[in-house]
Amino acid sequence: MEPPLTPAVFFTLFALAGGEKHGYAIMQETQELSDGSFRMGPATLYTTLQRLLDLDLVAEAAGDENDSRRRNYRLTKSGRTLLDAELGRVEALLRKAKAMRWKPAQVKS
Amino acid sequence: MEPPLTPAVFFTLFALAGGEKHGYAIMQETQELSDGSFRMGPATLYTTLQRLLDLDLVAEAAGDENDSRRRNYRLTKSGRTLLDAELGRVEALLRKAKAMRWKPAQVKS
DNA sequence: AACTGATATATCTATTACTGATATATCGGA
DNA sequence: TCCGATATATCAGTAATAGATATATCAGTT
Repeated sequence: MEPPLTPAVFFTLFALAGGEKHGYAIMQETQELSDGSFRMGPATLYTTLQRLLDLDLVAEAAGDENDSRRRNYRLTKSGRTLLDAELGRVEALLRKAKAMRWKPAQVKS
Repeated sequence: MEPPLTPAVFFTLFALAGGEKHGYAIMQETQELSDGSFRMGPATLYTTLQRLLDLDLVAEAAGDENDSRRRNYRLTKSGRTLLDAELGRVEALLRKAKAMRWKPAQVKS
């Protein structure tokens, strides 16, 4: 898989960049990270997650002792590398936007 | 249409932010803007363009006097607004990435 | 111990978005 | 006028996402 990533893939990886999480937490984190603008439902999340597992971009981690339902996931080395590449790509793009004198809209920090 | 935009939509709008262009030029510009990483074929471009026309995010501009094949397109006000929102979203996201101490990979400026 | 709402994972069907391939026509230069 | 690059267009197939629903578990009542 190569940049540019689709939103679902990007947010799944990005949510995991902050440390391992279970699926439901990824959904919530995604909403927060996007300031509520991107709501990923379970269908999209779990199919995306399965795809990322197949591609070895994400791996399953140890389960939660206090909650048997939870399955935890973490970024693999390849997953981290891909996310880094995507963030680098996006940063380069923003530089180009600014070079053409784009003024950012007001966005919550 | 709302952020986050898919790559095809984003690059089409972004390419037009620099001024009106015809379809083929959008394809080329997209490759340059992405440092070669994203190659949009004609099928994706023209169907995306049609969608953006239907949504009034892009409008057709005057044709090229020197080349009858060319159809020129420009951003509408809504298109510009949407692109601004997307760039703002991305900028906010990058700030969050940096806040979690992400180090950008080496990318051509 | 049954009840309740939130949490958590999973999957079905349908739709949307994208891709590769191919087709057709026009342009500019040798 | 021949040829390669430019330019638009669309078909058929695939991939990605969305909405809806299902099932089960948890934590806190009562």
